[in-house]
Amino acid sequence: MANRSQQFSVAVHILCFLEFNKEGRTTSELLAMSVNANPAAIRRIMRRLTKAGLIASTLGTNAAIRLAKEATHITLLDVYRATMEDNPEAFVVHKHTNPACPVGSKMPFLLEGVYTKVQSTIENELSGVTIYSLVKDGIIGVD
Amino acid sequence: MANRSQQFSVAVHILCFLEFNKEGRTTSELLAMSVNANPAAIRRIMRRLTKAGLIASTLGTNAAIRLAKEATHITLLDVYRATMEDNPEAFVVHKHTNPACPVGSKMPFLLEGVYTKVQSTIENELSGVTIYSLVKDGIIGVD
DNA sequence: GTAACAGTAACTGTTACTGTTACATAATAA
DNA sequence: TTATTATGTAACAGTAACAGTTACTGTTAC
Repeated sequence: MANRSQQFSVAVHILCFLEFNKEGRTTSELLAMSVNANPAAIRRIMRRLTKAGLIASTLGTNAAIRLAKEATHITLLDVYRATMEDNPEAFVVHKHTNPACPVGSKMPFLLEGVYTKVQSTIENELSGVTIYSLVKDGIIGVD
Repeated sequence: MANRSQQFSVAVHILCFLEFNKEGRTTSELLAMSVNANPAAIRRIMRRLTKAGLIASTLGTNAAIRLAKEATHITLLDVYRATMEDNPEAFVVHKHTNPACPVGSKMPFLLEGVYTKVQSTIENELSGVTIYSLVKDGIIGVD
C-alpha cells in the first residue's frame, strides 16, 4: 500500500459493525469501544467513508450512523479507494533517475508498468469481497 | 505495501543496471549516478540485496558489484522480499480491538484472512517477472 | 436551554524514511 | 610498505505521515 496506516482496517471494522448492528443505534463512541480507539479517530475515518458515499450519519441527540448502501454492494475495493484516496498506489516509483543513462532513463516507465499490473490484481481481489459476506461468514456464522 | 519507501524501486533499478552492464565494472558511484542518489544510500540498499544472495561485491581498488545469480533466476518477488524484509505485509491489521465485542473480537482474524489472500496474489504477480525480462524487453529492446 | 453527539481543527509524540557525512576496512597497484 | 580506491557501516539531522488526544463548533431532540 501507499502507507502502513491502519485506516483501511478500521474502516472495514466500522462498516462491519454497522451491518452487524443495523437494527440498533450506532454512535462513534460505540464504534470507538469496539475498535478500541478514540471517538475522534473514528470520526476522522468516518469522514472519508461519508465522502465516498458508504455511510451516512445524522446529528443531534439521537444521532446515528448507518450504511448508505446495501452491505452486499459495498466491496473492500470501495473501502480501499475511500481510505487510500490520496495515495492509492501500492508502490512508489523513484522518478528522478538520470535521463542520460540508458537504464536510468527507462526505469520509471518500466516500473510503472509492473506496478500497474500488480495494482490491478490487488483491486481485483478486493472487489470480490463484500461487507455483507464478511459479516455473514465471519461474524454471524462463527461463534 | 508495508511502507511507502522507494527502496524496492531502487533495488530493481540496481539489479537491472547490473544485468545491463554485466560486461563492464559497476561501482556504487556509477549506480548512484544512474539512480540519481547518494552512493551511501545505494550501498544501504545493496546490503539487503547482498544478504538475500542477489548480488555480490568485491572490495579494494578494482572493486565491482555483480549479480550473484543469473538474471533469469531473479524475480521481483525475490527483490520484494529482500527489501521489504522487515514488513513484508501490504496491509496492517489493527489488532487491539475489543475482545468483549462480537464484532471487535473477530475483526483481526477476519482481516488477516483477507490480507493473506491479497498478499498471495501480489507475490504471485511479482514472481512472474524476472530482472532478465525487464532488461531484455524494457531496456535493450526499446531505444 | 440543555444534553447528546457528529464535524472538525489543532497539537503532540512517534515512526520511518531520505539525504548526508564520516570513518573503518579491504584490496590493488606502485 | 604505502597510497589509493571503493565497499561496509555507523550516526545524525531533516522531513513526512500517522496515531492519539483535546477541545471547540454545530445540530437535533427533549
